[in-house]
Amino acid sequence: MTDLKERIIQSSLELFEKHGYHGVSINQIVEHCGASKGGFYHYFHSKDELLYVIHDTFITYVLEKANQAKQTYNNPTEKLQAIIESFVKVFDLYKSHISVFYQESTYLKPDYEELIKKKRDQFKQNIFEVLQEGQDKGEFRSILPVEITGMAVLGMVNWTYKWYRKNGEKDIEEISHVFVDLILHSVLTGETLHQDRYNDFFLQTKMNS
Amino acid sequence: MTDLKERIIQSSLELFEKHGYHGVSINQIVEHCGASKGGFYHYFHSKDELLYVIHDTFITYVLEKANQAKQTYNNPTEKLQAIIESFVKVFDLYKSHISVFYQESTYLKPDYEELIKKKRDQFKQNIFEVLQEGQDKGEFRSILPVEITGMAVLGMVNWTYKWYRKNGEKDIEEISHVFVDLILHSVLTGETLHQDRYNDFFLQTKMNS
Amino acid sequence: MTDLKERIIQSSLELFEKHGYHGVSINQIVEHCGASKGGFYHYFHSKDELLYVIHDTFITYVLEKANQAKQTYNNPTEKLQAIIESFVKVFDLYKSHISVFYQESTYLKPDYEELIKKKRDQFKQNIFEVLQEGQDKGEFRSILPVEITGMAVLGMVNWTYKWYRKNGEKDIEEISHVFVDLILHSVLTGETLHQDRYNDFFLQTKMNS
Amino acid sequence: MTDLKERIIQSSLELFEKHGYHGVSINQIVEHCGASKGGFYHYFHSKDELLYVIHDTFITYVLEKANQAKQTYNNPTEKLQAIIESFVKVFDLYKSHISVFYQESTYLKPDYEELIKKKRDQFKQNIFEVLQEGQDKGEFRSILPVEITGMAVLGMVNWTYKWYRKNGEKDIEEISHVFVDLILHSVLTGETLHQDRYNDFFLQTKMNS
DNA sequence: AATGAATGAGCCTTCATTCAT
DNA sequence: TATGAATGAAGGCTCATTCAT
Repeated sequence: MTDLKERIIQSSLELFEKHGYHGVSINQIVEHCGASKGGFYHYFHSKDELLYVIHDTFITYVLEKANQAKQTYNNPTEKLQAIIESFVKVFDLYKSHISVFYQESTYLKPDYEELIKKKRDQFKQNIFEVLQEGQDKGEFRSILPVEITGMAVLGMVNWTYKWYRKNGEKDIEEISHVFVDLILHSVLTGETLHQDRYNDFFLQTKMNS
Repeated sequence: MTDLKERIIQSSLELFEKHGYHGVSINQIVEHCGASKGGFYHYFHSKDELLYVIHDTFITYVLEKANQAKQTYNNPTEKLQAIIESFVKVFDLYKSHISVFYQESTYLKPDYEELIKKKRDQFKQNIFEVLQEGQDKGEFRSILPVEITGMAVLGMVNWTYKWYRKNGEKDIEEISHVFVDLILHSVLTGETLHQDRYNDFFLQTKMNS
Repeated sequence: MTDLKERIIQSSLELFEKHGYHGVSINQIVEHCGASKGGFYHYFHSKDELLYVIHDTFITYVLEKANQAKQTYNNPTEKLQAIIESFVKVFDLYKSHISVFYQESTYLKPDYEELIKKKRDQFKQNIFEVLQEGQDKGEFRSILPVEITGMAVLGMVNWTYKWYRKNGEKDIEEISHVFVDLILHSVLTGETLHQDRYNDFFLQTKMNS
Repeated sequence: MTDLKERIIQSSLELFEKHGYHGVSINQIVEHCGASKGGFYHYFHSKDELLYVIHDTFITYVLEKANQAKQTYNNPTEKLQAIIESFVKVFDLYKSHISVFYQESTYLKPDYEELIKKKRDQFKQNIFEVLQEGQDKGEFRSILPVEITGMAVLGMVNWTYKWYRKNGEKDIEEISHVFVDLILHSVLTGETLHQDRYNDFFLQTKMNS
């Protein structure tokens, strides 16, 4: 149906990821997907709007996933683990969305930026809440400032877009498990950590599978 | 000495950070520092070169710092700690360079990109080597894949450019200590961790100072 | 009958008058009257044709009125008066046609322009003939060059489209009478003017009614 | 010096007059005067600004002339005559400005329109004042509504831009004298009119010279 | 009779870059 | 060393028009 709209988005994702938002012209996009300028502007009011749609598609999906992860588990450790895993796995589906999201948000027009910021803040808040809850319940080390720790976790995970290549050397499953391992070691208290499921055996098991 | 060249760089840094490389024209740069187009092209062959100079200034400085940190200490744990601390502290001096470095490297022309890539890889290699050395000497958990762990550390630290604000809520010292704490907890083996200097008392001491 | 065609014309008249022919797109026209692009092109071959239709509707009507006025009276003075009055009164019915006619004729395509020019020249000729007849019969001052005088009369009347507002301060009747008064004072010979019906009493009577 | 700016204006005047503002592209303008697009935008912020400059040049000049005419004479009749003559004569110098002024003002951007409207209203006010003064001093027929009469005079004169051709059949001097004759016959009282200088001999003298 | 997705030519504008001075 | 007028390629966008349905 609105086949063309989807094709435009796919083409622009590929091209934006490779050459950047400003490195790709509308002409190049429509040539890449065999359409015309007029076709583009039939579905988007502007190049800015296309950028927004890409941003929104991604952040909406991720936010949804995080909410699901949060609701599925009861204890903070498992919640944190689930959020991280779900997020890392998004890289296989949304790699190019993510690249655009983190690389080009500077160029979102003010109105669009605000809309995106709201959802991005909600996502951050999710992480913070889980960390706080973990500390409150004694699972996470209380000495850690929640916000810096949260941003550290986000940074570790987000940065993946800079180096992860699908079908590259590193499997997304492996990355996911290492990140979980690193983060749990970082934040869990000694006691929690020494339960079977969160010590080295966790990663070991995964790595061998 | 060439006062104007420096002024151009400073102005472009301010403007690039705020509006992005493509959001700033040569005109805006020279107006911002009270010069003329002719003046700009007297010192730079192109806008691309200016972008390169900014990249190079930064990566050269950081690489130098990392080398110093590596040479100052003998055991991997202290080396890692020193590298991280030195890098985080760069944010106070080179915040805008960093923003440009991570935001705009897509737009480096191929020749320039290669030059920058070399130095950036050297820096990454530094981290990997320290991690490897740590595992070899039994200080770091050997189960961790060096590269993923290295990229996780880099991600955590690099991401800071997205949210750190000078004179903002979070002090750069505090951030630095929390990052070190998180990373050491992630990678140190149980035994190494339980030495006095690397357990919670480390962060606790810092936080109280 | 073809209801849509009429609605398109009405909408385009409103919009052209306000924003000019080039300030209005086909899209805006069909949105304004709740139709579609396809609907538009079902009734018009092109936007140019729509412009022509508007021109032609107006000039045909006015020409008809002028011919009627000419045939109704015998003496030139009354003919001139009737033509002017009938023309001025058209403003209430055809205000927007007139605006388009005088504002946008530049943009008529050559073929259409020629068709319109013919009728417009006929209308001009009507005025010239009456003026000439008036001079021949001794009612109008012979010293006046017919063409310049005719264009002066036309200018005075046509210009009204620039400032007349329906339901505005000035009543169309009043305007009409003042114009007739001015023109008759301009062209009538002293003797003709001093007949009761063409001196100040004429306007005075009208103004009091 | 700013030779190019003047050339651009001249070219655009010629082209706008012939094809209308929307019928001429920046490309055509710069080709016509042997310049480049960049050159155009060095002197004008936009095509809109060029349109404004043309409007302003003209109305400023005409307003100045009208003020001079007003100050040179004492009695309203002579003032009116002088204003009309000065205005009509402008057609030889500013024919194309005038065409643009009356044809394209619809397309002035709001801010520019306001600036132009102010001066245009001042000019209109000049005419109204002279007419009022003429009535007050008993030279002009008091029964005439000042505004309608003023607009009639303006219309007669302005309309000239639609048909006057330099070096055409009609000499600008002749037009000017006929207009003055028509208007004075329209507005002067019987007594004033029958002074030697304002009766038919006026025009007759002129026509023979 | 009417729809609206799709086209593509053409428009205004921006901007890095050059060069005579 | 520094200026700024001038260039021209390229970009985003508009819009009249077509056509399968």
